[in-house]
Amino acid sequence: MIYKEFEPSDDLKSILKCYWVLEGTSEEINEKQTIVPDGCMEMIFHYGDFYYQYLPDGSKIKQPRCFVFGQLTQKLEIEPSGDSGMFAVRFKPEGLQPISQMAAKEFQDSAVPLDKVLGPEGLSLGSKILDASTSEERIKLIEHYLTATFESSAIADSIVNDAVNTIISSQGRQKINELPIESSVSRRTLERRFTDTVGVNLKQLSKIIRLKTAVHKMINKEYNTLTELAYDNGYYDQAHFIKDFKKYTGLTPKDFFDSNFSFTHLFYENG
DNA sequence: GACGGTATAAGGGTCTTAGC
DNA sequence: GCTAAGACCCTTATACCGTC
Repeated sequence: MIYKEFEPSDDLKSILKCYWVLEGTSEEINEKQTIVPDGCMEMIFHYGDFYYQYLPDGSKIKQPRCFVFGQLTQKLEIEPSGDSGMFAVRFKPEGLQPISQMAAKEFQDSAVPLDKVLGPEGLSLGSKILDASTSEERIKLIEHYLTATFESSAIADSIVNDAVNTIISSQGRQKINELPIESSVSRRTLERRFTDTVGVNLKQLSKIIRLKTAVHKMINKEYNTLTELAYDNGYYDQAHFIKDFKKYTGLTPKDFFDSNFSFTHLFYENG
């Protein structure tokens, strides 16, 4: 199995975290995979065989070839139908909104076909990316599209941008009612703009970032006990940590490592 | 569209218990 | 001692709605 991340160009670093590629045969990746929320939205292109996505009722649906996955507020289970070949664009929490034709909160926890998010241009972009033969070629195509679209669209909301940065830099420990905001807008206005832009509310993103920080430390073995890990990440105690952990992953921290979270490990290993 | 008051659901804090 | 889970109560973040 190959997993590789690529840095975006300087022009796009304000909205993108990275590009990534995942390839593997059906022998290498053949089980249901669980993805936990990480606060980012992703634009996915399946140039390999398609993937199934499990719904909360246990049924499964075929994912589109090219789509945007909105903010996750719960675990996501997916399963390959054959050989995997995925190219993805990982956006910053507020990064997709300037180029999207939909409010981010509309595609929370769901895969929305690219043409619905980007308009008719999404169809041609998707087929070009699928037809490309190398990662470098795909990155070139997406950079060309994003640079042109980002230039012609509204600049990302700076007030929302500041709030996201504060939450991320505090590793999710920032109290929402103590969040510093510009005097030109009310707290309510910030809340509304934030949810429309990021796809989750202030508190949800804060909790996701806090959990992500804790999971990153777990995966990298930067803790001795779960109690210590809970305290280190701003949880009141270990009980509080476990409660949150189960909410987002469906498992207790101990069970987490015994189950098939290899995709999550890949995505979290580098923070 | 933005603001502000208010009700309430959800979250957080604290303590306890149980299993290994 | 560590981990996991549950109960209870208080706090707070958010949704709703009327107003400007």
